[in-house]
Amino acid sequence: MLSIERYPGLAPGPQRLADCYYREREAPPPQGLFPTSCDMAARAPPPRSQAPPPVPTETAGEEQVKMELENASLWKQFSAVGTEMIITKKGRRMFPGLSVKLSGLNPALRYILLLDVVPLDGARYRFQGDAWATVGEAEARLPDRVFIHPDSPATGAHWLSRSVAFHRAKLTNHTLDSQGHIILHSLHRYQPRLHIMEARDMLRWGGAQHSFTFPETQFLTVTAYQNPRITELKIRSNPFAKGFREDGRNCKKQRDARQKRKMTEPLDLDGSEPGDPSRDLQGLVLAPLPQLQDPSRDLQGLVLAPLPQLQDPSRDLQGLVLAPLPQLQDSSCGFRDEDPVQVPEQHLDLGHAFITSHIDHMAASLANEMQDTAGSHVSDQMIDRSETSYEPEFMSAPPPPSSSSSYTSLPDGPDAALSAGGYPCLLSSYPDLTPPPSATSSPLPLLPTSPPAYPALTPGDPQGFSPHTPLDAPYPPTQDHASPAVFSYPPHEATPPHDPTAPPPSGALVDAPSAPTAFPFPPLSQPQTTSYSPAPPLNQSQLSLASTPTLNQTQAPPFFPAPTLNQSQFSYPPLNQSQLSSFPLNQPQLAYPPLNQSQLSLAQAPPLNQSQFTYPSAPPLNQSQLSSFPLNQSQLSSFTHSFPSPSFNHPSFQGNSCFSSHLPPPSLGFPPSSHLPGQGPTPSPFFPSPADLHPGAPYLPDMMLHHPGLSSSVAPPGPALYSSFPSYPLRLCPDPRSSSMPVLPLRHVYRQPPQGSYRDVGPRGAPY
DNA sequence: TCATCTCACACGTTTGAAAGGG
DNA sequence: ACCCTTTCAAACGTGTGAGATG
Repeated sequence: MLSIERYPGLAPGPQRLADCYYREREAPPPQGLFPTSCDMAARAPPPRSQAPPPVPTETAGEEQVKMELENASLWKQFSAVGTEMIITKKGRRMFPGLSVKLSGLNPALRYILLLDVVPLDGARYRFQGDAWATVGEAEARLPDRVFIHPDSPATGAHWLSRSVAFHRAKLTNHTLDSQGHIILHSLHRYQPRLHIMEARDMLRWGGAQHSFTFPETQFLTVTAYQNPRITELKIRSNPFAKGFREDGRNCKKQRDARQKRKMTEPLDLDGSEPGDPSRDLQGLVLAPLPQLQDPSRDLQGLVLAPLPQLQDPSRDLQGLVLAPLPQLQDSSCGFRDEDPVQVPEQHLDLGHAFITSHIDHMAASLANEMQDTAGSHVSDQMIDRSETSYEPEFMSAPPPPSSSSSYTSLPDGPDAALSAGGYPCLLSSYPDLTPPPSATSSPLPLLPTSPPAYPALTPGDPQGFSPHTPLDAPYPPTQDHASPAVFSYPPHEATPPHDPTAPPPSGALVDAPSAPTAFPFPPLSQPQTTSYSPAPPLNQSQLSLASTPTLNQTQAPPFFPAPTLNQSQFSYPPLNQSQLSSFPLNQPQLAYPPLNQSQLSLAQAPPLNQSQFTYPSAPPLNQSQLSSFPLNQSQLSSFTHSFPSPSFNHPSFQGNSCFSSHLPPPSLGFPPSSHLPGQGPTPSPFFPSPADLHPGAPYLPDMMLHHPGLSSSVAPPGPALYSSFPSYPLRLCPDPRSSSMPVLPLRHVYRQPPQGSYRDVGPRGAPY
């Protein structure tokens, strides 16, 4: 099982730079130190007082990307009562699920669809009497995780051609969840958000971004339903709960009867003797109506016969079941009953996010790319081939520049320039921390340091990749780069706290840091002169580099994902030799820093449990090794236990979620095994000196390191820089449904089922 | 004692492989 | 040998309720 862990976050691409720097906005007022997400949420106005977000504004010439909540009526029914979502340790799906219809996408461009869930306020709730009431402050925010729709990345045509359901997303209250589920606190209120991001593939994100929030999808998390009306609604609406309906065998009557029988007839284990009245009733109902898929629906007055063939019964059922249900007007215990409000352009900050799905895609893409020294060429071709069966019109030719895309329709100027060159691609975006000419005007090149073999895409670079770049286009030629000046521009995080669901300023696009996920940030224990959002997320190039093992050093800058595959984070079985041998990655490139060969060998690596996770063999770094890391400040944020020196200019508070980050393995500090030819050590004023490091400090899972209450037993030596709130790195986890090495070619990943919707391929597909 | 959480359970749904037929 | 349909077992999703936990 391939497990890829990235630090400290994921940068979707240069559009985030644009978000931060290219949009006019007022200078942020001075502000306290690094508000946490919870702080942000706590400062947010109560939901009931929230004004409906204004109609999203559109950049001139940009076709409006729209998202429509398909099962909005069902959501409203739940919302009227007060939606509760069960969260369990193993993860529980949301019901109702988020099912949306998109419009306004450029059919030729690729997009990734994401779901995240953000706290609505800073309160904890309790169900008292017949209503929910706040009973204190919310608990510390948990790691932000993002669920990527399994179809991602797919062309706009794909997304436009069908409704998009996020029913596979799961919620959990397990803070150390290793399955990649979205971690939430029980008895807290949350708001799901959907994000559309242009992406060349799973490893190259960039371009425009659109975020949507539907107020009716707010929910309260519970471990057991509190409001019986919600239970009733769920049972009535969810096909999986059919058994609990009045005509089901698992309804209370039947259960009681079964229990009685068990008491009197202990041998009747299943309680389904031939005389079982419930069974007979079911038979009577079903036999003459074979076309009915859900007899209970009939009882509710639905007429199924004239309905068209359902392609997704579960989803359609959600809609079908709405009609006969009485509208629940009593919202006394509900949250609120607002008109659905869409809040586009609320930017997702993927810093510290946990990509929860679809690693099989990434792996497939990775596997493809591994066979191609040119980087993404083959992978793109394979993706293209995988799609030719259903979208030949987009495969035969490069996607033409589209006037309908928000990406291309961006006006001239920094945004446009960024768009033109804005796709960080596999080989072209070696870290560049060149400061932007100004905080508000020009794009910030992603790449700093010495000239990479493949240049960073500079704004306006005609050869840079964009969504309009032909999918099989070669990578741009090498070009020189300005020497880096790390993070010399004003931090965007200095913007005031922003409510997650608050509307963007009228007439302005929402700044990325305004999203709550932009502030999963630990309060500082030391004075800081500037405030920043979470550690800069990993950008696409980092992801690509890390997972493109066959790139030779002249083509790819060194990037080595952290070997932090601890079991708390990854519960997947250790690889056996055959699995390893079948995986075409060479191990040093796969996941490990330049350890020696024995260290690099995954096959020889015993499965690590948490107590063993100390990396005793980690070699101390010498100065040259340290300086060779193209670290930016935020990348260093993961070194929380490695930088005990209070004088150390902690990077995470100077970074910016808009920045791409090119990360060494945090907490490891292992230098790359080699550098790019002609590329000397990369000076980084923020990289700690060896004296600042604690090479011998035990390596700990990041969550263990940063999560309050979790690190006490294994706390590394040295003072903690974070007093309470954790800095959560991005982790890319394997799709929990994948149990084998992800060597699937894309044609297996993108398999077209008869009815036209994709299925992600796992060892065994999850139900619908 | 109470609120909350965990787990096993039974039932229904979904899926993919196997079996069978054309 | 190939394709299609049907069958079946397994995995999964669901709410319930008893018991555990703090």
